[in-house]
Amino acid sequence: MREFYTITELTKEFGVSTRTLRFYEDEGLIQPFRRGRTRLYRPADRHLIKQIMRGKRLGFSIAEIRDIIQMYREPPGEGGQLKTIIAKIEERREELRQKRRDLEETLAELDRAEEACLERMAELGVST
Amino acid sequence: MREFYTITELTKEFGVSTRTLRFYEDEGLIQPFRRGRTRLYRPADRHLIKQIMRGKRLGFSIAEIRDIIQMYREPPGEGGQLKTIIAKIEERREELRQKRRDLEETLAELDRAEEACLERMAELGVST
DNA sequence: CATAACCTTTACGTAAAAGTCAAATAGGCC
DNA sequence: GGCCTATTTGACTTTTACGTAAAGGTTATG
Repeated sequence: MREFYTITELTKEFGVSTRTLRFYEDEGLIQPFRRGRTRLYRPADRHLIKQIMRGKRLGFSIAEIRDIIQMYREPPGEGGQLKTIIAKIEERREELRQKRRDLEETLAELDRAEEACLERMAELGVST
Repeated sequence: MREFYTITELTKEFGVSTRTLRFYEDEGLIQPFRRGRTRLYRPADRHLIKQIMRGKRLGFSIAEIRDIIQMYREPPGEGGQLKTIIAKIEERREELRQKRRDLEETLAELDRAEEACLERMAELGVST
């Protein structure tokens, strides 16, 4: 576990541009610390980027990802706020469950499409 | 099962604007037939829209959705093409599996975040 | 010292996916 | 026929998520 990473190291690891990482910083998703003007990313920042990438692959917008990330942060002190956060977590969970249903249905349709292709190939006497 | 639907019926059902459905038509995703100039959507078109919405929720672009939709269409006659399609299906499947992993990991993190909230609330003596 | 290989900010550009608005037309009903 | 509402096309605008270029600071190496 490295103590920190430079911006280009992370761009290579995650397959994104430096522009992208700086953009996420502007958007308040990550806050690498600085040595002079140069950004240095700690393991925690790296993990955040991993979460951002996951969110992106799942089709969440930057704003939504920001929201999700906020929920991972240390829970604040006030009881009412905690309940609000839990409610938000439940909302996200429901969204993710919807995505899971979408995913399973899409996989099922792909299976059917493949079936149809294989059958058609058998009809044509094409070797698999 | 209705024989067809008007554009506004479908916008209400799917929670999108008429602009969106016309946009999808321009993009070649759907081809409702016309009575005069008016669009009429058949059950097959409706099902296509359902697939488009699923794709959108999963974060696919219009171009990707178009690709996926093409794969559902009747398999063409030529053997080489069928193999190409099957290869594409396998690609999409792998993408979807990645999304599923992302999904499960995100759900797990939400669970942990909720745990932390609940613990913190217990500490504070807040009633659940 | 100069060259390379990094890093920085600032600013403008762009593609995708619609939103919005206008003006024209069509269909249904009294 | 007249009116109302739904629908059409077309054009312009907006938002998101970056890309790209300009102009320059920093550090290591020969």
